[in-house]
This record gives sequence, C-alpha cells and structure tokens, in this order.
Amino acid sequence: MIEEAFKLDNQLCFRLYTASRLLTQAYHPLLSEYGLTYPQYLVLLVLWEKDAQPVNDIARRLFLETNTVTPLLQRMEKEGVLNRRKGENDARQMIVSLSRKGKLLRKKLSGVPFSVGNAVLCDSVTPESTPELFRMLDGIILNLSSR
Amino acid sequence: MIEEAFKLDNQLCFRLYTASRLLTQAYHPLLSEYGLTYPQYLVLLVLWEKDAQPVNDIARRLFLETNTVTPLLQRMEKEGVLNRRKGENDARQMIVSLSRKGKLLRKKLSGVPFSVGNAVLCDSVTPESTPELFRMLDGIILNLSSR
DNA sequence: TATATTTGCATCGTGAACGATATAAATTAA
DNA sequence: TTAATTTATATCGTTCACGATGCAAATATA
Repeated sequence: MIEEAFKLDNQLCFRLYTASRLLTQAYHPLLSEYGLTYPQYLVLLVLWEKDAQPVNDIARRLFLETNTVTPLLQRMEKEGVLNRRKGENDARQMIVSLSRKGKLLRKKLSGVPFSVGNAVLCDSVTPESTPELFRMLDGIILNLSSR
Repeated sequence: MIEEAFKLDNQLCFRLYTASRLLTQAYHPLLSEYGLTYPQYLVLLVLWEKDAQPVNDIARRLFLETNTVTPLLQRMEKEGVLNRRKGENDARQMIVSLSRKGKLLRKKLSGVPFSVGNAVLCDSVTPESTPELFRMLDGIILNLSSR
C-alpha cells in the first residue's frame, strides 16, 4: 500500500515535527519576555540541574552537536546569562556556568512548566496518559540515538 | 514541586523536539540522495496527494507560515522539482504544481516510508501501539493549533 | 465609484540545526 | 621524545522556522 504510506496523515515524523514546533511556539511568549529562545531555555534546564559543565556534556544531554551548541552558548554569554571559561585540567574544554542573571532566571521562569503543561492537556493527553506518551517517545529517542 | 517540573526528564516538549530531530535525521540519507530535505519531502507528500495547489493551502496543510514555505518552494523550483505560476482567477495566488521530475520522485522514493517506519519500531513503539501515539500527538496538535 | 480593509505572497533579519572542515590540546604509538 | 591519532571546541555554508514588514490584488465599505 504505497499510496497509504505516502499520505501525510499516516506519517509519524510529520506529527512529531508539527507537535514539537507548535509546543515550542507555546513557550515563545513566556520565554521571549526574558530574551530567551526555547533551545536556550533547554540549556538553562541543563545548567540548573548541574552547573559548570563542559560544552560536550551539555550537547550530549540535549542530543545536539557542538556546532549547534557552541554558537547558542556564545549568544547566551553575550546576553550575560552564563559564563564560559577554559577548563583547568583540560585546556580544550570550555566550562559553561550560570551567571547571577542565569541563576535568577530560574525563579522568574518558575511558572513556565505549569503554564505549558496546562496548555497541552486535552482529551487525548491527560495526566494519566502522559507516562505512556513519554514511554513511547523515549523508545523512539533511544532507538534512533543509538546508531 | 518546582524542582521536578524543571527537570529535563519530565519535559514533554524536549522529548518531542528530540524525537522529531532524530527521526528527521533518519530521513536524511534517504532524501539527500535525491537532493531533498525533509521539509521539501513534506511538500512533495502534499503535492502527491493533490497537485496544483496555491502556496497558502500547502502552508496550512503543513502548519507552516508562507514566509517559511515561499523560500522552500523557490528552492524546489530552482531544483526543477516543481513549477510556480500565477493564479488565473486570483492573481495574488501562486499555484504550485509538480514538474515531471517531481512526479518521478514518487517512484524513486517509494521505499522511504517503509525504511523509516522500520527504523522507529521498538519495544515501546509497535504497530499495535502507534494508533495510540498518533491519537495523542493529534490531540496536542489540534489543541495547540486552534488558538 | 472612491476609499478602506483584507488577503496572498514575498522579503528581511535572527536564531537554530547540521554537514563539513579547521584548530589546538591531549593521548597514544612508534 | 617525536609523530600519529583522537578529542573538544569552533568556524563556515546552507536550509529551515518565524516574527515583522512590505506590496499588490481582491474585496468590503462609504
């Protein structure tokens, strides 16, 4: 059934692509108020969990390449959200740590997860069903990232 | 539990974002062989379903804005995959239709849905569970696109 | 009919993504 | 120790996404 396989409505990737974009858009008004983009917010989530990490660790945590993360971090440094300094043990590394401003953003953005979480909830996506959704998405991610 | 809400592992959007990116990457080797990107492939899916559509209809079908789609179509036109002509009834419209090359690509890419579909399958994502996954993603999309 | 508004598409600027490549520091091998 | 290789990060070029804006054609309003 090649016909069916080509239909947009049967495509998993298109759904993921669209859902991801729309949900990122939902973050936009909440983040732009503080001059942040969604990928920059992800970097903050990583650093809020554990401050002072090399570029590589941040990139791996986000499943991104350093050639994506480096310019991102440079922009964030320019905005004063974080600092970058050469590693002491390994001079190749660039250690990224939160600035005072970056730490303060955590409190200012404390409402964001709740706001966005609420925006997503609907008949098909409930607090009860999200674990199953997470499980499936994690399966896809694990499957595709290990090759 | 602000602490928990901020954890990357509790974020739906990050999962969607990552799964979408990784799955798009899985398409890459299959599409680049024919000089196509994933968004360009999506445009072809739309046109294979119904040829000769105005820019607006294509954009809406993909949940994209025309300022994203227009340059995409211009690149595809330059590659000879499709043609663009002024609308006859409404001169503002730009009618996009498949070229011979664009139509032929359908056969050449006939293995793509199957290849990618196989790459996704895992313990958590089976032919039996995908309808449920589709249902939840459709819920999110419907929910976020209608506002 | 003249004017205002809406609609469809295009252009511009910025920030991701990502393949390809470069560079310097660290590690391994010779 | 010197040379080859690997590793960590950065730079470059192209293609999205998307907010903001521009413009001409169509439609609505006065």
